[in-house]
Amino acid sequence: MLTKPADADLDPRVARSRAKIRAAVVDRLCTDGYEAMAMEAIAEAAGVGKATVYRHWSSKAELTVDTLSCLKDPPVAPDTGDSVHDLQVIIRHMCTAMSSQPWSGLFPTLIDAAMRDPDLAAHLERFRDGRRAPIVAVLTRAIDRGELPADVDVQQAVDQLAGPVFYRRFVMAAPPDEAYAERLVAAVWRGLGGS
Amino acid sequence: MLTKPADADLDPRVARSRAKIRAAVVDRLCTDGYEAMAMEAIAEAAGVGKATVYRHWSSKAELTVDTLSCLKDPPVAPDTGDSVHDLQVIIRHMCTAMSSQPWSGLFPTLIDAAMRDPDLAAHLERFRDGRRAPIVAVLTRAIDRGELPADVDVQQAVDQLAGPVFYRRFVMAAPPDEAYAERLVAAVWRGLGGS
DNA sequence: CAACTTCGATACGAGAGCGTTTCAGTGAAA
DNA sequence: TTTCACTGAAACGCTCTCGTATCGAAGTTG
Repeated sequence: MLTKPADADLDPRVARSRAKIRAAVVDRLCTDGYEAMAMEAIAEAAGVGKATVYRHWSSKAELTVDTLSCLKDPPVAPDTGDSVHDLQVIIRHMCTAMSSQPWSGLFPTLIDAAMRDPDLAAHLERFRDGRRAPIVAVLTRAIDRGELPADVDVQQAVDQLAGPVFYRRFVMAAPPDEAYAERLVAAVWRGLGGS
Repeated sequence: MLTKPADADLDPRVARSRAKIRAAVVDRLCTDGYEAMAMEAIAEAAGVGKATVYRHWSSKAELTVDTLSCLKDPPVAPDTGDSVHDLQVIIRHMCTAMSSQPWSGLFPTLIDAAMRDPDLAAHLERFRDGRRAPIVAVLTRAIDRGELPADVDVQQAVDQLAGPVFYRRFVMAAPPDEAYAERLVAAVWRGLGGS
């Protein structure tokens, strides 16, 4: 269910409507894309009157941002003592998420829409940094332990791990699988000078 | 100028109109995105009547695909004998191209639109493979020379080189510069077991 | 139960883009 | 110079979406 903590205090009819509408937004966003997504289509997909949508959100942009803020399922940041293994867990999870709904359908249209909507861009930025954080944590830990050279550029290293996954999914239009993740992590680790 | 070889045989008024319209398509595509791009806006940006646009192309999709097919400036495939240097030339060029018009503005909306238009997807696929080819060539040559292990997955290696560039530009919304390209190539080369 | 809020449905006028048609003017070609 | 294909501009009817307003029905709260 796509709810916010604050929803619990509301009239259950309101909470129910909002949840249904948010789910419909994800659905239409994946299918139609942000630009082509119509408020009427959202209402219909939610089984809701159009007026009910406007009762709770004033615009498509606001509704979209609010909906996305309900999607952040926080990624785990494993610390098993084996840095390569930790990275593989994260990147394997990223491969799976990027290959399936909703992110598979959401990302291209959101990145495109963010080019023209600073609000959306800011939200996407926060989301993206949240997803990068566990990778940054593992890499930083590895440097502290001396498993990676101290002069490794952590941000670029994250790009090297996440970039190919995105590229394979959205430019190559092929889902990166777990084997892909494992070879990628191994190659990047070696490239960074990992021991 | 955005022309096709076949344009030369036509009435110069036709060739001129088509070139102006194609240029306008690139302009509006970058600014408005594919979905929001209106035929009326294309005509206006081209300084052309809307009827003239429909005289030469029957739909937005057809016009877009035709326009893109005029943009393929083929990348050079250097062979200086130094594989790392060859890769750096290619990736540096890719960084520059991705950070500036028209590709910077074009890519997000085209990738998104390709999710919903198989024609566009097929065209983008051809374009993308053309861009990957020089990298594949350099890597294959390096394997033949014994500079890279024979079991390197060339396609995945290309992902490792191109992926971070795309990711940095379109997900991080930051232009990858030449220093970025150089560090990237060095790290990937080492990761692949290059000598 | 009674008072109140939210609900889905429907209709509305306004505005935008569609793809087509018409028409007078201009530039190319013979 | 004459012919004619192509042009930009404008107006067309149509469809879609917008955001608002209104309705009786249904659900919530006290």
